[in-house]
Amino acid sequence: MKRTTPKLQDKLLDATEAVVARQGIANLTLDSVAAEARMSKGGLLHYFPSKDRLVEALVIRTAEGWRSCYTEAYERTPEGPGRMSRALLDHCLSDAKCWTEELRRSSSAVFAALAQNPVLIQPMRAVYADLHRRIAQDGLPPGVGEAVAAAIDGLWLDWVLGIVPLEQVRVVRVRRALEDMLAHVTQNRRSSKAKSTPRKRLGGRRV
Amino acid sequence: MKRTTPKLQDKLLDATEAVVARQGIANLTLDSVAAEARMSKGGLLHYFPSKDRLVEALVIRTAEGWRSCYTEAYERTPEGPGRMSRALLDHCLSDAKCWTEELRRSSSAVFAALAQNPVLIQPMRAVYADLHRRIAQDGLPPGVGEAVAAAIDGLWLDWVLGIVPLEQVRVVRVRRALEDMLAHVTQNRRSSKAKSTPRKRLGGRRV
DNA sequence: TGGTGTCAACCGTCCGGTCGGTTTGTTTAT
DNA sequence: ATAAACAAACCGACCGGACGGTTGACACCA
Repeated sequence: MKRTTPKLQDKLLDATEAVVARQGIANLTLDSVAAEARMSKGGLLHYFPSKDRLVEALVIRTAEGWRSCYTEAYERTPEGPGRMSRALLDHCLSDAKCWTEELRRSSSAVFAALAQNPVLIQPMRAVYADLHRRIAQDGLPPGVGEAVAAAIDGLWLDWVLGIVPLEQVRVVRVRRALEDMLAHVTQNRRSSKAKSTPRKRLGGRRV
Repeated sequence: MKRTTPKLQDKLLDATEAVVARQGIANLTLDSVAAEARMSKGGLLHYFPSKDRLVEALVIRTAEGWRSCYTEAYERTPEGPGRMSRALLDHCLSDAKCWTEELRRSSSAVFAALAQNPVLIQPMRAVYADLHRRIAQDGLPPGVGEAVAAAIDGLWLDWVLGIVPLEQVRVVRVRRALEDMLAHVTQNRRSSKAKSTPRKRLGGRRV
C-alpha cells in the first residue's frame, strides 16, 4: 500500500467529510461524495473500490491526524510527571485550529464509520490504545490522566452533538480546572503517592 | 399526549434498541424492528407513523431516563457545594446497572437519531441543558463541575465506541481522581474562591 | 497502441411508506 | 340477549425511489 496518499484521494476524503458535515451521515452516498468532489461515481470508485474502503481511509486519516497531534504536543511539552496529560491540556484544548475544524473532521470519520460498519473504527481504537498507554505511564496517581483524557473526549462529544453550541469559555474553564487538579496532584506527589488524598467520602453511599 | 406510554409502544422501543445494539444503525429498518417485536410492519407503523417518530420516541424515553437518573441521584445526595457533581460521581459512575444496560440503551438512541435525522437529538439536548444549569449553580469554582460532567461523557463515549473493552477498574480510578479533585476544591474553597490555585503554569506555552 | 483515468448508463436490491383488507373488541339498537 | 354497527388494532403485498456497485465506452498521452 502506498504510504503517502496521492493528492486526489485526499480531495475525495475531504469531499466525504464535507458531505457528512453538511448533510449528515444519512446522506453519505457515493453519488453525493462524487458530486461534492466534482467527479463521477465511476471515478470515485476507481480510487476507493467500495464505500467501506472509502470510510476506512477516512477513519485512518483522521486517526493518524489525532495521533500526530498529541504526539507533537507531547514532544513540545517539558518532561516531568504528567507530561502527556499536560500536553493534552496545553495543546489539544487550546482555542486554536485544533478545536474547530479538526473536530468536525473527526466527528465525520467516527460517525461515518459507526453508521457504515462499526468494525471500521478499529484504527481509531488503536490510536486511543496508544494514547492511554502513554497516559498510564505518565507518572501520575492512577485515574488522573485518564480523567483528563475522558474530559477531553466528553467535551468533544458535547461539541459534535451540539449539546453545547459553541461556548469557548466553557472549554477554558474546564481546562483550568483540570490544570489545577494536575498541579495539586503533582506538587504533593511524594507525600501521598498511591493513596492520593485519604479517601474521604463526600457523602455518597457506596465505594 | 398520554403521559404513560402504553405497554406495546415500549415493547416496540425495546425492539428498536435491540436491533441497533445487535445489528448496528445501518440495519435499523422498519422491517427489522417489526420482526424483532414479532409484529408486522403495518402494525409498527400503526403506532409510530414514520421512522422519524419512532426514533424520536426512543430519544425522548432515553433522555427522560437519564434526567430522572441524575435527578434522583441529586436528591439522595447530602447538601453542600458540589452537590450535583457529587451525585454524578457517587451514583452515575457506580458499577451497578446504571453503567451497563442503561448505557447501551442510550447509545442506541443517540446514534439512531444521529443517523436518521440529527434534529431528533433535541430532547437529549434539552436534558443536558438542564444538567449543566444545575452544575453551574453548584457552588464550585468554575469549570470543576463541568470537568466532572465532561469526564463522564467521555467515559461513556469510550465505552460505547468500544475504545475501552469493559474495564470497570478504569471507571473506578477516574471516579476517585475526580472525587479527590472535588475534595481538594471544596476544602479550601473560602481561601481561594475565584482564582483557585495561583495559575501556576505547568510548562505549556499559551494560556 | 496500449495504459491510465474518467465517465454515463444501467442493474439488482432494499427501504420507507401506502393501502386495502382482516381480525378483535366494544357499543348500540332491537 | 343478540345482532348489527362501528372503531381500533393489526396485517402484508405492493410501489416508487434511492443506493451500492458493474459495465463498457471514451479521452488523453506516452
